[in-house]
Amino acid sequence: MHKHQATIKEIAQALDVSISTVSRALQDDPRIGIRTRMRVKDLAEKLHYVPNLAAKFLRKHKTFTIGVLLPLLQEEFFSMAITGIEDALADTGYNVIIAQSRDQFLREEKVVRSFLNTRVDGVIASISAETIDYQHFSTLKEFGIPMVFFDRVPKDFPAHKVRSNVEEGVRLVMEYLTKRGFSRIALLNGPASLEISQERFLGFKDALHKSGNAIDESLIKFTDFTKEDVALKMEDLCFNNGRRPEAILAFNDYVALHAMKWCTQNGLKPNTDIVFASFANLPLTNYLENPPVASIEQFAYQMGQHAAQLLLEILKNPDQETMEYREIMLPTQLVIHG
Amino acid sequence: MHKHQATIKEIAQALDVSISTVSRALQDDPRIGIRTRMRVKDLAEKLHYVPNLAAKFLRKHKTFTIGVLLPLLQEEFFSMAITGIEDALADTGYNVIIAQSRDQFLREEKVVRSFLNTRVDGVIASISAETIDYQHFSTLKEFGIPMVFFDRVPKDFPAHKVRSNVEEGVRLVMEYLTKRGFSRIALLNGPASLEISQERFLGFKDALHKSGNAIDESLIKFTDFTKEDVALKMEDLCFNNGRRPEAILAFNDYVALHAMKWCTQNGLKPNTDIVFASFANLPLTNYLENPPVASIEQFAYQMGQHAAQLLLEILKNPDQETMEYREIMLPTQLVIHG
DNA sequence: TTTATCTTTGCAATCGTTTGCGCAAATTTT
DNA sequence: AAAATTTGCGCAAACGATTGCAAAGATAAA
Repeated sequence: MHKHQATIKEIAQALDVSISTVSRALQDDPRIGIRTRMRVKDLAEKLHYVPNLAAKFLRKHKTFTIGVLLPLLQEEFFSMAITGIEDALADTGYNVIIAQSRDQFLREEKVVRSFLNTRVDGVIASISAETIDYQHFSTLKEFGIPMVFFDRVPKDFPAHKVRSNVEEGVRLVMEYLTKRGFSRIALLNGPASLEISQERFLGFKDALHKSGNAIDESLIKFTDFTKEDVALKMEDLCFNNGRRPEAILAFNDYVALHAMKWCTQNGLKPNTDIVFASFANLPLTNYLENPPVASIEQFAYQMGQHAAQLLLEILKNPDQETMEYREIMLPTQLVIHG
Repeated sequence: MHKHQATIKEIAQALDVSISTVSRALQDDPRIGIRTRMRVKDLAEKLHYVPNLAAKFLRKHKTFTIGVLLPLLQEEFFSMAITGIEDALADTGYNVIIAQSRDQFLREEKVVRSFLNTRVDGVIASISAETIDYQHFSTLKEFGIPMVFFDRVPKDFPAHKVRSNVEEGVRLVMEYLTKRGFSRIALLNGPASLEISQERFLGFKDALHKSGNAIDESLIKFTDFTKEDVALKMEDLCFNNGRRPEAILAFNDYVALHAMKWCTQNGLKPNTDIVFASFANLPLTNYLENPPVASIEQFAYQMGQHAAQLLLEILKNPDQETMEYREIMLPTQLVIHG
């Protein structure tokens, strides 16, 4: 037979004190004598008393809950970021609710609505590949729910943002590739709607420019991350476009792996016929025998951590109004494999 | 300047009707005239009114929230299971909160406490590698919170469980390996505390028995999933134990990959010197050039889905008391690579 | 016109917790 | 011994929503 979860009221009755006394005792209010306080705490312990968050919220207007919106949990980059978020939030009393958009705008909107429904205290988000309209985020903003975006941050939408220094990463990897003697380098990018795609794009052109190479637009392809689209763009790059590229810089490991698989299936040997480099979001490349030769490490865990810390700071600050939007830029690092 | 989120009360005042009328109108209560109902609904829409879940809970004693406890989000097996859970729960009005134990018992306990705190309506869980004590789950049970375990289910703890037919999987893969002519086959298992390790263990011995092979206990190793421990056990298997095994059946892809990496580092060619097979929890093996030759597919998505559906059923059933613990066994499938 | 029946709405209690204010008893000060 | 202070605790309202019960107004039947 079920016990039901104990309430403050029951403790009060059992101990023949008032409800308020119990509440205060549990909060270590000095106005409650040490004896009563102990009695209350002991009984609470014995009954497995756990305060009812909902009731607390009703009074305090705080749910102690933070909503985390991600494109895809499956991507190790994001699940690592979650771990960073959890760690930053540990022992702060905040709970986390995680939801994925699966890179679909409609799902993203639904998630935001459910965050509103739950009255989350704040939101940490990385937007979907489809998102170009930010109305749903504006709604959150209007209701005064602080948001921090990380990695996939919205374009031209003022907000707190945590990003990695993509342009620096592109510069490093391009230097490396150039030094190895490659000049015909292609960019296999993500969707044009994402700011992080734009950054790769700009960084790429900039690097070519600086190294004195001409920019060949036909060597720049945007993809929607899917295997099919990547295959299509690879075909363009390798078969429909004169001499095939010597090296390819991919948006991330998944895109790189798709492309490498395509190579294998089309008689090209990855990293021999075409050298691959990519932005790392997949520690599992460690297990690959033939991983991309160079990775730009993005420190997912740290990104999550920073995003959460920033959000905490905002939540602590009562007059958020006056606070300017912060942008945190994390350094990247070039990793050479093998 | 922030609007704050509208309440039923404000709508009532603005329309000069009572709070209860608004509440009823929003619930399409036929007792409220169509005209008032419309007026209420229109205004609610305009104000982006979203009912306050916490307040609703306080009355209804339902949070419409389901807690999902997983060992490690990073493992694709589990993130896929989550997707299955989400899909099964879509449009049921239930929200999901996800938490990971990171295979640590203490974290698992904390998660359960936070579930209690949130008053989740139900729990879907896959236990940590360390868990051998189920006290925290007993507490949930006592409070009448229904639980469904999946994949990593507790041993000797009566509860609803969703599992894959591991023994059948072992049988299939062992048949395959035997047919290929291997007789010296090792089992590189997970922690002995997990029931799914035991099942692999039993299935393994059973298969050997049936094929008329002797059982060599020195070819059976339990690991704690870590790279270090796997390396240790590999050393035992390959160097400290007479003739090294011809084939190894690994607990899952991660263990297999660790072991294969160890092979490479120790002068053994995986799948040539030692053939690997494993339980799949990692679709990314598709990208490996040299994946385990055989995988037992476990259908993570379906497991999540079934677990969620079962939980929904239990939640719908008001007299859970009378319900017997259900055990759902999902079929596996042998996949041969290359 | 009076009574009965419906339709439409409001009152007030309730869920579990927090908190401002007030009051009695115990203790110290004069 | 009276006054002043401190200590310890309770009352009651509030948070946002739901719901049983009652009541007012409108309509129909007698």
